[in-house]
Amino acid sequence: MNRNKEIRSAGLKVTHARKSILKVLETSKESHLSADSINKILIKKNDDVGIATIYRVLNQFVDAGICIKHHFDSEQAVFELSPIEHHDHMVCVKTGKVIEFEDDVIEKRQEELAKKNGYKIIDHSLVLYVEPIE
Amino acid sequence: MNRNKEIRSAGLKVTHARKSILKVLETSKESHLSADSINKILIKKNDDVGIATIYRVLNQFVDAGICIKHHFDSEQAVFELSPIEHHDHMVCVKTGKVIEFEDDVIEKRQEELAKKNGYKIIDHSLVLYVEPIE
DNA sequence: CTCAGTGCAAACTATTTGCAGATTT
DNA sequence: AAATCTGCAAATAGTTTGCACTGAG
Repeated sequence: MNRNKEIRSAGLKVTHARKSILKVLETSKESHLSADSINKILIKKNDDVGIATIYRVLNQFVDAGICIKHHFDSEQAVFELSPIEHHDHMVCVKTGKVIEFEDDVIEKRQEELAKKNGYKIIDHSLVLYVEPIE
Repeated sequence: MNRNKEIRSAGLKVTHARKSILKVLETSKESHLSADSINKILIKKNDDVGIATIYRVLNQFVDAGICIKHHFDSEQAVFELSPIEHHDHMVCVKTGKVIEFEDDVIEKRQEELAKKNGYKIIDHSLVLYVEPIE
């Protein structure tokens, strides 16, 4: 119920749809879900929420900082709960599995490269598209 | 005319549309263009090519290895001519400017991280979203 | 009770596809 | 001439929006 506070403190009402969507994000084995897969999961639970509402709520969650939205070079966006610690992603092209990782060497290097060009980093996205060895 | 050979050796006919699109990719100051911006540029040149053809040709170019397609976390894809040397991207969120860069330290580190997880890298995408310092 | 939230259907944006006529080889 | 290619318009996928109704506070 802790996360419901997040909804409220974002100035949003704690509605059924928002609670359901948040719970799916919290409890699904997949940490990265598309609006469509959230919809399918809710239908399977007999807890149907309109797809329009799912999109609306996810965008509100992103605005509120509760969620992050990724594109992973595909046309379909996926959402994950905002991580406490920043991390990057490794996506297996065979299985679709998403592995999260974090590396200080890379992080630091990025900062240096941006600064060298006269910029500071607002955000970044590193995705490794991988497949199992042999 | 060198690039036209690329079209032919991909098994594609050297048509007006393909030459026009390739020339835009070669000569535009922006190295990363969306189908829509290519369309606009061609219209301005009075060399209108149907938007459907632009999409078809760009995808053929990607299949042929002539182009690379990126999403840069937006819904609109952008295309660039395949670089000889791999590079990553820095996108200025203020100006939209795209800067290409390459860094061996990061590249090597990525390989290590993938291997540590039992994967090998097929491809990767690193995008720094930046803004000018102060 | 009031205002924000919801579901539905229609609208939109980016992209793809069927088809008949035009081009390349 | 044969096969590929193109433009158009219609189709599709993902996402957003208008509106009348519902529900949270």
